[in-house]
Amino acid sequence: MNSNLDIKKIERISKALGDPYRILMMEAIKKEKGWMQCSAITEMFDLAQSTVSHHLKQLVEADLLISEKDGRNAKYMINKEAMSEYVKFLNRFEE
Amino acid sequence: MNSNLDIKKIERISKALGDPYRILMMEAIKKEKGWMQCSAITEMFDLAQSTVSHHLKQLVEADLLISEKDGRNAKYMINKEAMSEYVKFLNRFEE
DNA sequence: CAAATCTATCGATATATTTCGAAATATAAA
DNA sequence: TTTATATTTCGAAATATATCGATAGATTTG
Repeated sequence: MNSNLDIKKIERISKALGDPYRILMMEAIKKEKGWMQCSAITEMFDLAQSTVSHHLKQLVEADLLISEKDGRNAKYMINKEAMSEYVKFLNRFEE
Repeated sequence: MNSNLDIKKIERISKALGDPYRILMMEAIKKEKGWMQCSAITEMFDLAQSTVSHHLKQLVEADLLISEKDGRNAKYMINKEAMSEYVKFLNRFEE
């Protein structure tokens, strides 16, 4: 029932959530109830801007965040559907 | 509603699930609907016994597995409660 | 007790990840 | 067009993780 692709995807999402900064980023974006500006996220952390960019990229590549560009600015939003898929996968362990 | 898992624990669980072998181990143990023998898990994979032991340790330390020793054998079971707490944490992102 | 079996730990090595600063890109403003 | 601003990409260094073989510890069996 589970293809190798499924596992790969689960692995990616799990890895993306396996860093404290990325968890905090997800929580901050969630609080916005919509788009959050890249600059606002960057200001939250005592990290180099390039490091924040790297973390956001991981989250986008895991499909946990949706990104959009608006001029020279970037904004991010939670991908609730991907999160839901991940939760659905995990729910099977609770049965 | 707030999850009572702190960031560190979420990170640990996520990291533990961030490896394909560990995901497969969780699935195999889940299928047993109870305890699964360490030796059976080891036989499933083309990995050194020490490597399997390492992976299982990660899962136990993340609280995703409960382990018990029975003589010289070890057995593992899914910790549904920990899984449920993790899912509860993730559910907040779907609201 | 000695040998066999099962699992965990150790030490080494290869690979992956995190982090930074610098440079490159892209866009907006002057 | 030149300059300023926002973000991404690159290269390097530090740290963490995955993997193995060897070995240790614990327990069962002969």
